Amino acid sequence: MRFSHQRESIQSIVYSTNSHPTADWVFQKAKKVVPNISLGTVYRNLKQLEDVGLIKTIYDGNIARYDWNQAPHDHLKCKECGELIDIELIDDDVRRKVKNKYQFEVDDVKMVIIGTCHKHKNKGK
Amino acid sequence: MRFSHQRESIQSIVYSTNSHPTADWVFQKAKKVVPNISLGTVYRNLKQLEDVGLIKTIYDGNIARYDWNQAPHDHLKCKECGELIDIELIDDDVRRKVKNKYQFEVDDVKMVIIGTCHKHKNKGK
DNA sequence: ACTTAATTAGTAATGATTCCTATTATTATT
DNA sequence: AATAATAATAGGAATCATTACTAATTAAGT
Ligand SMILES: [Mn+2]
Ligand SMILES: [Mn+2]
Ligand SMILES: [Zn+2]
Ligand SMILES: [Zn+2]
Repeated sequence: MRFSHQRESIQSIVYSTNSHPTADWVFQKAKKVVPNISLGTVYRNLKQLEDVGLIKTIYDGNIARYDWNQAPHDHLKCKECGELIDIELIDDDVRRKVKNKYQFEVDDVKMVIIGTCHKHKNKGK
Repeated sequence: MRFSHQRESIQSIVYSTNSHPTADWVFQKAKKVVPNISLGTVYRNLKQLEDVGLIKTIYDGNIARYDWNQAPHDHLKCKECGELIDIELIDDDVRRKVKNKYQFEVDDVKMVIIGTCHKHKNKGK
């Protein structure tokens, strides 16, 4: 894989935010640096970056989001504002439990907490 | 919501399998009962059935799958054959932990275990 | 039977993502 | 620095899942 300005930009854009951006969000940002970059290039590079292990893909409903954070962690999906927020709570327990209870080969445990984030205090009730 | 043969069929098809079928799979089956049912009807009814709480939608990557099983449970996604298999391990712990640690309103915890199902014993190594 | 509105089939439209291809840019080699 | 080999790109077409639209049909209450 050889150097490209496009890929550099795309990577640094993903690394610049904690918002788990979509391909299109990255595309909009990237255009400010590489004006006539194409959406296909963004997708292709995001995939490459994932293949090399520089970013991770998170499927949020039916849309792909990208995460620079390689550390094993989970996410809170706020049903008020839709944001996807990092949380670390890692049950290494879970891994063990499944392994013991079902003899499955466990590679990863993906957890999404559906709830309401701190921005919406005193709403319901 | 009034009666329709289409909806009846669609519901019974979803209820007939543990495979977490896609809309298209349901569509293929449904055609055998209602030959000129349309895919749109399948989608519309799946959504209605979900609204009424008769089925649940699971997003598997970027494709929707449907589950008759209302009981809180999690899934194993087999990376060999792609199947989505029910598992019950429900950490009610998790719910408590998040609540205590972050003061989030937690509505649901969705967990997907990525791994290899029993059909692929003695594969790797 | 008559009326009303929900539901449908069929098809067009959408949105996200992937694929295709002629051109361009990077990198290694002279 | 020029040359060659080929990875990467822009732009657009194509695909896939899903939703929207609409005239015709149908369930259900009177
Ligand atoms: Mn994250
Ligand atoms: Mn299930
Ligand atoms: Zn929020
Ligand atoms: Zn399997």
